[in-house]
Formats: sequence, C-alpha cells, structure tokens
Amino acid sequence: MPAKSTYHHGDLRTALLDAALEVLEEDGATALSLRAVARRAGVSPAAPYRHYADREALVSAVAAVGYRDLAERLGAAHPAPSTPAQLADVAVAYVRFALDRPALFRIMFGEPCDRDNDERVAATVAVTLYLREIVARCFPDSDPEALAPAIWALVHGLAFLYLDGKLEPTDPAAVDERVSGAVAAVLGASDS
Amino acid sequence: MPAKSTYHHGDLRTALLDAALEVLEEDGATALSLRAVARRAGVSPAAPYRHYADREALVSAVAAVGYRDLAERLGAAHPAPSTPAQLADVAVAYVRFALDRPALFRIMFGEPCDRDNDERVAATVAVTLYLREIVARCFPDSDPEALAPAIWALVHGLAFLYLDGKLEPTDPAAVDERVSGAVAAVLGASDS
DNA sequence: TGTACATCAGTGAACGCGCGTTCACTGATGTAC
DNA sequence: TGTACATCAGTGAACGCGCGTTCACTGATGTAC
Repeated sequence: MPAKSTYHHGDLRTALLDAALEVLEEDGATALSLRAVARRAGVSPAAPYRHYADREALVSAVAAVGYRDLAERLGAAHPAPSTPAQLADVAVAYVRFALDRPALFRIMFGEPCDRDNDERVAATVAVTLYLREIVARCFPDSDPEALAPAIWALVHGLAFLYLDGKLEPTDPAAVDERVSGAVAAVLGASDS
Repeated sequence: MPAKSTYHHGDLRTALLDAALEVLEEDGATALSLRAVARRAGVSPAAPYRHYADREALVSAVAAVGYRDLAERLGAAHPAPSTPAQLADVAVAYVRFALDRPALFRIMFGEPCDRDNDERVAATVAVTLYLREIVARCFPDSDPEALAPAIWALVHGLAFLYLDGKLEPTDPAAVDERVSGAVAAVLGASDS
C-alpha cells in the first residue's frame, strides 16, 4: 500500500535487497541473478544499475545483510555467553540460521568470496572477533586464538554437512541436540 | 601418443572425466559445463550424451571420482589410525585434499547434492561409515555415533573456512598445525 | 506562487554470450554367413 | 577369407533460454529565480 504507483520508486536500493532475499528463499542461490531480482522488484533489467555497479555488488550487499542477520540471531541466542552451555546455545543458533536460510548462508560463505569487497571482508573480520571474544569469555584459561577457529569450524562444518545432506536433519530438536552435544563433547563438558 | 586419430575415441567416457577434472582445476567449479568438458576432450558438444544422460550425470561421476581420491588420500595418511595423533594425520589429509583441489571438493560437497543419485548417496554413506570406524578405533570408550560427526564437522568446517577465505591459509605447515591442533585440542589430547 | 531547467531514476530494446539439449546424419566397428 | 549389414559412437548445425550489460531515451523531481 505504501507503494506509489509512480515512475520513481522511492527506495529501489533496499527494495532490490528485499527482492534478492525473496529470490534466494524461493529459488535458491543459483537463481540469484540481477534480472531475476529486477523482475521480482517489478522493475526493468537495467534499473538495478542505478544502485549497484554490477551483479557482484548486489550479491555482496545481500551477503552483508546476511551477516547482519546472523549476528542478530547469535546475539538473541545469548547476548554475552560466559559458560560452555551458553556458548552451545549460540552454536545452535548458528546452525539454525544456516538451516533456516540455506541459500543466504551459501551466498555468505560460498564460492566467489570476493576478497576485494570491503564490506565482505569487514563482515568476516567482525565474525572472527566476535567469536574470539565469546570463546575468551567462556574459557578464560584457553588460548582463544586457537580455540575460537576450532569451535567456529565445528559449528560451520555441522551447518554445511546438514545443508549438503551429509547429515540428516531429521527434526529440529534432534539437530539442536546434536549441535549442542557436539560442542559440549568436544569441549570436554560432558552434559549438554 | 596412444590417441588414435580416429572418429571413434576408444574410451571417451573416462576421457570426459579426465577433461572435467582438468576444467575444474583450471577454471573452477562454476566453469564445469558439458560443453566446456567436451571442448577440452576435443569432441563435439553432443558427444558426451553417448555416455552421460545429462550434465547432472557427468557432475555426479566427477564427484564420485573425488570421493575415491579423497578416500585414497585419507588411507595414505594412515591406513588404520588407532591413536588420536594418527586420527589427526587423517584430518590433516582431509583439509589438504580440500585445499589442493578446491573446485573438486566443492563439487563433492556443494549445492546440488542430488539425493537421487545412487552413486553419490553411496559415497556419502561410505565416508560416514569410514569415519565412524576410525573414530571407534581411536576412541574405544566413546560413542562413535556422536563423536564421529563432530570430528567430521570440525575438519570439514576448517576445510571450508580456508576455502572461503574466512581463515587465512598462510602456509601449508601452519594449516597442518592448525588442523592437528584443533583436532587435538578438541579431543582433550593436549599435544599435537 | 509560478515558471525554466537541470538532474535524477527509471524504461525498453538490443548486444553478444555460453549454456543444455535435440536432431538427422555419417564414419567406423564388429558380427553372421 | 571375404562380403553384407547392423550397430555403435561420433558430428555439426540448430533450437530456445536466461544471463550481464549498454544505450539512447523519457518521465518525475527538485531547485533557482
């Protein structure tokens, strides 16, 4: 209803981002083309070029949204985890995010990994620092430099193994349990 | 030199597989098209259809080769690991494989994950069983059903984080160390 | 308040591309007698 | 051993498709006076 039926859109930039997320959700990562996004936004194929230099720029912007959403979800799981159990909750949130929004997750962590895109690099650094911080808080005696990537890899690997069908995500509860179980097991704390 | 300069190829089926692996190595996973493979094999675009039903069939066959090669590499790292340190060697071999042949690794574990392809499903099952077996041998007192996927995820996650540039693979030795360190740390065995 | 005009944000047609796949075909191979 | 013929494994031209991107354009907006 807020849409003015006009020639000028108002905020096509973010409308395109929204459209891109919809395309991802409905048709998967491989369907994320500039034309598909423009189509869904109800706009001509050339219109996006007013707002994004090229396809890569749009995709990177989408990935940035993904990183923001992921951070939000992790923060919602626990704002400042300080015990292994709380860390496990964050881990569960990470994997849930991947299963909820598989295509977006793939865009964030998949192939192209354009190292020249500042936004993406910054997002990666932010995740790295965040993880190191919460690991340091949960395991004050550990070397977070070593432990944080290990935990990240564990959780990230679970996410991808589920996504790629190497582990069966029978039901959400079982997934949660496996994730927190793996984190706990692997950290030597034997209870979930 | 063995190539007969003839109309009939002799063994186009495997020649196409070899060509596909070359394409992967040189141009990456996104370049793996039927036409590109045919081109590299020196054959018309329609020729592959004598041997593979469609693109998906070829890609699945390539993935199967990948699984075979991976199994070979893991076996070479240690034929029958029975200590955490030996398990770490296998883990290192897994990540090295991913870094050596990133495009192949992506084909094996990437998006399409065609659940209907028997060959792929069988390969996945084989990996699962193999992992469970070696984990059970290294940790006789553990529950391999729970521990094996956790270790797989850890190693798999490291592989993908390197591949996607989230962890920097500064030099091979450092990678090896991080992998075996992570496995060791995570298993409570404190030395690499 | 009203008009002239620059700027902005779209349009839509067109380009060239590589792709998967099909088709009728033809050259080479192998088998039956 | 030699010939007739079926089968096999290629060719190459063509199809339709969706893509990224460009271009000259035009309608809407906002500013100067």
